Order: sequence, then C-alpha cells, then structure tokens
Amino acid sequence: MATEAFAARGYNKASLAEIADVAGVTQAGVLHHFRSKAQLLTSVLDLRDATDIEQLGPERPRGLAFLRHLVDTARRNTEREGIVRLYAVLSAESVTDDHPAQEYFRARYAGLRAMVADALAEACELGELPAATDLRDAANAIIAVMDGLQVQWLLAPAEVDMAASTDRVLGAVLAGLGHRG
Amino acid sequence: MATEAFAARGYNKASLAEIADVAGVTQAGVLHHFRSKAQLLTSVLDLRDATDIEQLGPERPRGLAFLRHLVDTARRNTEREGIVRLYAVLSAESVTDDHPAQEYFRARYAGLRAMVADALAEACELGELPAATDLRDAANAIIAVMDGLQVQWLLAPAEVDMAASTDRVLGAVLAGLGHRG
DNA sequence: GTCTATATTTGGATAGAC
DNA sequence: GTCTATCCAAATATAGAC
Repeated sequence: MATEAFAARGYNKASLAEIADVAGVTQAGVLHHFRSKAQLLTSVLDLRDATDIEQLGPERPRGLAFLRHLVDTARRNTEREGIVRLYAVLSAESVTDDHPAQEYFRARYAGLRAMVADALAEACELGELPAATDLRDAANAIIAVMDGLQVQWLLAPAEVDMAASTDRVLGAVLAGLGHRG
Repeated sequence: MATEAFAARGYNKASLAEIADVAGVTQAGVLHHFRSKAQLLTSVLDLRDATDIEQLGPERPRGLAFLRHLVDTARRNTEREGIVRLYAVLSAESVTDDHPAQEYFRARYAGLRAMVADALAEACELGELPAATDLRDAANAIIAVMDGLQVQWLLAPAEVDMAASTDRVLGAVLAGLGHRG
C-alpha cells in the first residue's frame, strides 16, 4: 500500500512503481485512480484522518480527560510503528519547498493546537486546573513533545519511552500552569 | 551551498546539479571532491558539528546553567531558519530505510541524551534540584520539545514561540522532578 | 582539479488498445 | 478500469580530455 511506501521512504523517494507493485497493478493503473503522485499522497493522508476520526468517535473527552488521553495515545503508538513513521517523516518533509503535504500539515497542526488549547481552557473552566494564560505556548509544547519523541523512538526504541516522557511533561506542565500564567 | 539545498528540499530531492550550480562548478566537479551524494551529506553534517562545537567552546556550562542555556538556543534558533530546517528535515528523513544520515542522527541523539541527562544529574548533585530518578525520560522529553517545536515553527512562525514553549516545559519539568521520581 | 560527454537508471506522466 | 507502450525529463555516477 501507498501508506507503507511513504512511511518507509518518504514522499520523494517512494516510487509509483513500487506502490503499484505491492498493490498488484501497474504504475499506469495507479495513475488512473489518482491524477498524480501528489494527489495519491493527499488521498493517503485524508484516508488516515477519516480512519482516526471514525475510531475516536464523536464522544471526545473534555478538559483534563482529553489531556490524559494523550498519554494513552503515546502508549498505543508504540504498537503502531508504521503510522508513527508516516507522520514523523511526512510532517518534517512537508516543511520543504513546495511539498504537496505542506498545507495539510499546516491545517493539521492548527487543528491540534486548537484542540489542546481548548482542552486546557476547559480544564481551567471546570476547576480542574487553576486559571492561566499563555495556554497557546503550553499547547504547542505538549504537541511538540509527542512529535519529537516519535523521531527519537523510531531511531532508538530501547532508549525512548514515549508514554513515560509524555506523561512526565504533561503532568509537569499542568502542575506548573497556575504558577506562571 | 549543499547545506541550503538539503535544508530546502531534503536529501532525496536535492540534486547534485543544483548544488553544483550554486557553487559555481559542474556536477562532475562536486563528485570529484565527494565520492557520492551520500558522502556529501555526511560531510555537510560533520562540518556543521565542527562549526557548532567551535562556537560553543570548551567551557560548557554545568547543571542548571546548561539546561537554562537550552532556552537561549531556542531563542537564537529563531534567527537561523536555515539551520533549523536542515536538522528538522534531515533528522526525520533519517528514519527512512537505508538513509545515509541514519547513523549520524542515532549518534547525535545518543550524545544529546547523555548531555541533558548528565546536566540533570549534575544539578541534583549540586543541590540545584532535588534528587530524582528517571532522568532519562526527562532528558528525552526536553530534547523532544525543542525538536517538535521546530517543525511547528517552520510551518507557522507566527503561531509558535519556541523560546517561550521551551522555557515553560523546562521550568515545569525541573519543578516537578522532586515530586515524581 | 575542473571540465565535456556520456552511460545508465529511474522517475512521473500520457496515449491508446482491450 | 487496467493494460502495454512510450515519452520525456532528471538523476547519479563514470571516463577521459585539458
């Protein structure tokens, strides 16, 4: 599948021939369904989004519960190296000039930022956390830890405990919220 | 220069022709000095390391001072988009199959982990911080925040304050050290 | 040490038959 | 909808002249 190829080699090095081979069709066959390689990539990313949303369901937890859920995500990711690699590789590759997934990741991070910042704000409103400002910086940091850990973990799984590190940062940032902002 | 090309397009998409063009020589001229494209990449990375080490000098701060210095690094990085992009793109690209910089980044992260973990341990010994265990997870997390913020910042500079987010996480993790491990 | 020229491979994409 | 065949462009690398 195209997902595996993009995860294993990145967008630039993955070839349509290889993807077609695994799919059991010819390269021309792939391009019949997807206008171009770039469109195949965006389709792969959109498909993954749809899968993840479906799996999450509409009952998204609120406030502190949502934030705690991020640690579970980190833990579950340990069992999904393919997906982790896909996002780790493509998100960084997307910052290169004219990358076809650049807008996708811009939008994705904007959405993630909003979700985490909202969860922080909700937690404050619900009284789960002390009122605080600069929630944006905290939200960005929480997202960043999870992303950064993935790269380290892919390179050296034995040296990195994604769930433990995520848990530590999350706990520390939440505990520190009142003292700073 | 090759550095700019690899930063702007990643290793796979950057071409020797483009690099040679900017350098004012032919493609064959480049390959006379570097056996292959892969060797050119490792040369670029080694050169950058040498530059950074030279700039840092041998008087590396210890303990808490070293950790605080990381915030300054994050702030200074705001003025060095090229370098930030180079490492953000290549570090993630390096997790792909048979990437020529894979060993380089494995070693780099091992070194970073050791440095940050040592600084944490030193801070505990010096009494700057309460004694704590699981410094490895904390060190990994601190490195991860800085890396993750870079990708977000490259995609949306206006939305990300690398220094502020680094500072928040660092402060929170240090403050939380005693309570957990 | 840098060039020209070229070998060799591979990539994405298109046209048209079936 | 999938194939074969082909085009065209671009890439890395090498050989040999100057």
